[in-house]
Amino acid sequence: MARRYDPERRQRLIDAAIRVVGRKGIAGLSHRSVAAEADVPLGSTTYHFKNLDDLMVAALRQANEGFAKAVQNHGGLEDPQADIAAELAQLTGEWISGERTGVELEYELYLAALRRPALRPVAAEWCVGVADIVARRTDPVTARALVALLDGICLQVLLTGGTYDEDYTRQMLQRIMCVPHPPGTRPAPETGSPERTCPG
Amino acid sequence: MARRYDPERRQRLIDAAIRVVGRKGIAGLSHRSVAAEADVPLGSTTYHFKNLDDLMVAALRQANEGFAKAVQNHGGLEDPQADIAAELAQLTGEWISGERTGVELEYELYLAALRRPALRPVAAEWCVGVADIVARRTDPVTARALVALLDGICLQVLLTGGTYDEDYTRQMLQRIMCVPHPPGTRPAPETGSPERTCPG
DNA sequence: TCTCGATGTGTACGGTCGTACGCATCGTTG
DNA sequence: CAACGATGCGTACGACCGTACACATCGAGA
Repeated sequence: MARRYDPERRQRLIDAAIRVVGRKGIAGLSHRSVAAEADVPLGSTTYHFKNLDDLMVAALRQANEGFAKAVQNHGGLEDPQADIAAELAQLTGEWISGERTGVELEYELYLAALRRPALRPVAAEWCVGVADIVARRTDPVTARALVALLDGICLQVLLTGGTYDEDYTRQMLQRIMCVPHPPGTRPAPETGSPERTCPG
Repeated sequence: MARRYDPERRQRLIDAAIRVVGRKGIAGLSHRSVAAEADVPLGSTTYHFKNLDDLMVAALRQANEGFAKAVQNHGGLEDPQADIAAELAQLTGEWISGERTGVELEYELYLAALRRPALRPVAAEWCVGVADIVARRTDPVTARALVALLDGICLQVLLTGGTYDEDYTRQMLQRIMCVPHPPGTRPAPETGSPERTCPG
């Protein structure tokens, strides 16, 4: 039977799943397609991942870790002197202008959580994870909005087939980081966010 | 054969498709499931819609029209005295707090465009359509950012299972509508957006 | 060494799917 | 009324899928 000793097969299956989703989309993900991509027999996939949701959770988690690592490596986000908006806009630009398949893959897995409850905790983790990182340089409320805006901009780029405009993104992010002063109102007082105004 | 004369069958199939997607998701959409939902024989669906993409395009277009109609009916967006941010936040709140299935359905069809090129023009139409409406009260650049932020906030709500906070949304929208004044810089001069500052 | 659980392999079953195709029926046009 | 295209209906085929299951093999501990 030529049994193969393969202690890292589980990891290879995850990698194969990511490649399959990147090439054919989630709709093309199946035990068989992953098995073929990883060059393992069908039964092996059902052993390591009892159902497809398990496999997708693992893939999404790995994709998230990859992104988180990219954020860490970027570094500028930790520098208190850096312009957060510019850093975020640049980081997003590098990510979205890299291999398009990777971006589509992450978004597809991310958005699949809408219908697959098993994926939602992982997607939520990513949301709050990135927001937490950003919040260290602003405040939780602002951070959430920054992440939301970035999400929306990425979606617009992907859906309309347009190009990513780093300057535009930076400017819009900066707008969110400036707290307006409606007459007689304190900005977002319920969260204890520090009061800030636009620079200059 | 008890043939049924049914001149509005095509429309009924679209309605059935929308119900199916709302209940089982896009993954559950098939000629057969739609036929069963609409109570028509299988062959009828393949006649009116040669492939599933055609059917999804029709469904997404109809969903978009429904949303556009809701926007029109809201009215406040046309009132030059109204607070646009508040109007948008309220409108979104009504939409997202309504029947959850409807929201998930629209987003699922909307996001399916990532992988299905046939859907992308329709999704793009919706993007620029809403942005155009909003742009009549601000400027194109700001409008795009407002729509992106709303998209991102809706996604966060749907993915994390959280609740929609109308006040929070309004405040963040207002931030975007305020143009920051970095030292020695003019706000978004390349698009001819009117110069505005935060009120008060 | 023996045993047993973990891991790997091959195959088979029942189900759903997209699509094609032949035929039936209707409305319309000549 | 005859013909013809549009529309409706039923069925069948080949493909893919998830899952289950029996068996083979390995590693580690008793």
